[in-house]
Order: sequence, then structure tokens, then C-alpha cells
Amino acid sequence: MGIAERKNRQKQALRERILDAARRIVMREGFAALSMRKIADAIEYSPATLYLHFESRDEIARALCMEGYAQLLATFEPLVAIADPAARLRAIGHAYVAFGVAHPETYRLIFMEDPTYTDAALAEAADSSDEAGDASFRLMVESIDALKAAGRLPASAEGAMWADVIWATMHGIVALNLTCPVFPRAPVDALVDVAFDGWFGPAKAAEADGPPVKLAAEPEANSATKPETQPKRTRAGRAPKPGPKAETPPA
Amino acid sequence: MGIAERKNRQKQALRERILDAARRIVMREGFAALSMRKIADAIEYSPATLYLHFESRDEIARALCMEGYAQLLATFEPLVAIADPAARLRAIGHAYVAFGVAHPETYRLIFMEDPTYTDAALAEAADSSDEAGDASFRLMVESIDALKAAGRLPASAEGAMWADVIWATMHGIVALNLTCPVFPRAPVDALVDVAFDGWFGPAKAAEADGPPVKLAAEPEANSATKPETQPKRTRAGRAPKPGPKAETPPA
DNA sequence: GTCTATAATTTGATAGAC
DNA sequence: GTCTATCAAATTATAGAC
Repeated sequence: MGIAERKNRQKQALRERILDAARRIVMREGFAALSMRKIADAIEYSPATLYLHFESRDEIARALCMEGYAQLLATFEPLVAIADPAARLRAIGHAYVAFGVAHPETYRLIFMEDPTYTDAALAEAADSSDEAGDASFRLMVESIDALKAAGRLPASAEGAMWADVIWATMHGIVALNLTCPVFPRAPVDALVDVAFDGWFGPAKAAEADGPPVKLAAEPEANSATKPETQPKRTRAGRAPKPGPKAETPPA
Repeated sequence: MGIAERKNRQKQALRERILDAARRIVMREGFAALSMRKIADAIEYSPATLYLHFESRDEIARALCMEGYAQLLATFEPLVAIADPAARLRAIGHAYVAFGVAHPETYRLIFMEDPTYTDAALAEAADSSDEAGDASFRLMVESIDALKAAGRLPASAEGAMWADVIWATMHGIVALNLTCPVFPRAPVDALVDVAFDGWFGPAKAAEADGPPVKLAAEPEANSATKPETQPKRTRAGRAPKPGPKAETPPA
């Protein structure tokens, strides 16, 4: 059955090329500028061919969301090694915000565009591996429970509620960074630290879990700068020309 | 000059009708569904007439943003009466989230759609009155400074940074509520309280400013329910029919 | 599998008659 | 001031030839 397999590989390969092209368009011009024609042009196929691999533009968008979300989760993976739960949570927060700032249009597509897209991204993570997706949420809740056990967080609220609050805060920092020109007045990383400092004290050792651990400065995430100018969001009809670049090349 | 004035009034009146119709469309079908034709149909004028009052669809959108933002700020006004700064801040947070949950599409238009829209909304507030807009931000910063003076908030961070963090958290709660199907796992008001409890202790009296003051339960904001189904966001071409209603009628 | 051609819409905005 | 008529795109998606 070598022939069938080769055909399958080729089909997969084209699928990847389609997604690659789509990803590039979204990153450079924003999701609103993503059209089947543009993708087709980019990969030098006819628009009709795309429909052999994807049912619709929406399905392509959902695939991009799943990819992007997986990429975000991958960012958290090294952070499980951080022993102190407070430092771990803080590092997750920094990584989350760094991702959003580094990939504004991708982030927007996943979390700010359409509920069904967000759903698709989250569902994939919960489905496929049981590991990546759920594990990262569990990582948060476990960190939170550890903090409560250590008396560094009020035990009154559920762990899941704390997870939601922390998520909302990180999302708010990223989202306002993307849509509000006057935000933030300070580097985003500083805001993250203010939030966490307020919740469970300034970054320093825990005293319940083990020996004091210095807060690991987040690995690669030091993007304190605002993203490049963002593409103007448009609809149909008389459309302005594609905006300037944004978002660093594929990771 | 009575005639000129009457004409002016008529012109203003039509302008208002246009905005009213636009607002209703946005609330019911989302901003993506707002088109000049639909507005024209709704007020029973021709599309061309709209351009006598507004330069473009964008200008209408910006006008809606300014209106909506003013409405949001108006929500804060009664809260200046709350003496305890912690309770005041908390009430502002609840009011903000309540507004976002009650007017999802309006909120989305102002804060989640296009940076230039957000800009327009914020600029209006800063321009026109020097009171409404800036005052509400000052109200936050002053509350924060009072808290720091009372030792209930770490003095390490700038007041403006705290304002940004609180804003981001409230925005994150509203925004995730609009885009993430699995959020929140608890009522939004509970999340707001968890955040504030974590920052400056559970809702109760302050001990530096004056006699103990009970936290005033937020006035009208008890909207813990999720907004109605949201309209599917679309573009041009083969469009699905308008979605179900959302957002309660004009306030 | 792939392409050509095109259907079926929808859009924002304007010219020019009245 | 207002309308009719229309321009000039741009879209998703499909039918059918090859």
C-alpha cells in the first residue's frame, strides 16, 4: 500500500501548505483579511482546490486556532519544573502575556474573534491528548491549591475561581494591549507582577513547600514593546490596501 | 433666525434617528451586521441620505462608541458617594462588569473591535467635559492612593499601574465572558469579588479613613446570567441570516 | 485532483436628477 | 435634502470540464 500512503502524505503536505499560508496572512494582515483567494494565490493553487482539503474558511480558521492554542500551551511546558507554586503561577502568567504580545493577530483569532473559534481551540486541547490542554489548567489549579494550603491565598474561594480570575487578568492585559491605544502605561510584565504581588505577596520564597526558591525570570519572554502597527479591520466592498506587517514570523 | 434653527434641529433629529437605528442593529445583530443599507431601511431613508450626516460607516461606529462609553461612565457617577475607597473601587468594578455583560455587543464595539474605535471613545471623554472621562480615571487612582495610604495596598507600585491592572482584570472578565464558552465557571460578580478580596482583603470596613463602613452592595448590577446567544460574526458573500437577539433594549 | 468560469450576494460610496 | 441608479469591488462556494 505504498502508493496510497504516498498520496496521503501528499494530501497532508498540501494541507500543511494551506495552513502555513493562512497563518502568514493572519499574522501579517489580520484575520479579517484572510480569504480563500488569498490563500490560493499564496500557494499557487486555484481557490477550488482549497475546498478539497477544508470545508470552508471557518474550518481553516478553526485549524489555525487549534495550532495557535497548542503553541501557547507548549510555552507552559517547561514551567512545570518550577517548584514554588507562586513562582510557577507567575511564570505562567508572564508566558501567557508574552505569547499574546508576540502574536497579536493569532491571539486575537483564538480569543477575541468568534466564540466558536475559542471553543474549537479549547476543545482540541481537551480532546486529543488529555495532557497538554487539561494538564495546563490542572497545573494552575494545583498551584493555586498549594498556595491555599500554604496559607498564602484566602481559602475561601474555589481554586477554579482563582484560575478564572488569573486567566481573566492575563487576558485583559493582552486584550487591552491589542485594542486600547493608551494601554498600558507601564510594560505589561510590570502589570503582571503588580497583580501577582497583590495577590500572594512580592516575588520571593515560599515557606511551606520546601527550601526557598528564587523566582525564575521568564525564559524568553521579555517583549515589553507594543506590537507593530495593527491592520485596520475591514469587511467587504471598497477595501483599503493591506496594512503593515505585524507579529514575528512563525515560531 | 428661527428658520435656520428649526432646520438645525431637524438635522440633529435625523442624526439621532440614524444613530438610534444603528445602535439597535449593533445590539441585536452585532457590529459586523451593521451596514448603511440596513440603517437606511430601518429609518426609511435612502442610503445616500446617511452620507449627508455621516462621512462613513466608520464615523457612525465611532459615534456609537462615544455614546456607549459615556453611558458606561454615567454608571460610575453615583459611586463617588461611597466613602470607603476599597468599597468604592469594588463597586466600580462590579458596575463595569455589569455593563459589559448587559451590553455585550456595545462593549465589544467599544473595546474589542478596532483600536481606532476605542481611541474615539476614550478621546471624547477626555475632550468634551474634562469631567466625566478623566474624572472616572482619577476616581480610580484616588481610591487607590487612599488605599495605599491606609496600608491596605503595597505602596511599591504606582497608582496608575494599579488602575491598569484593575481595569485589565475587569475587562478580562467581560471579554472572556463574551468569547469563551466555558467562561466563567462561577458568576462574574463572584470573580470580581475574588480578585478584590485577594488584593485588599475581604469586603469590610477600612480602619484608617474613618468609622467602619459596610460595603454597599452594588446598586442595580446583579446580572449574573450569560448574555443571550451571540450573533455569528460574518463578512461579505453568502451570508447566513441574522442571528437571534442579544443585549437588552436601550437604557 | 485540479482548474476555469461563474453564480449569487453583499458591500461602501457617489453622480446627478429633482 | 432626498432619492434613484449605479459603480466598483470583494466575498464564499460550486458546477463541470479535463
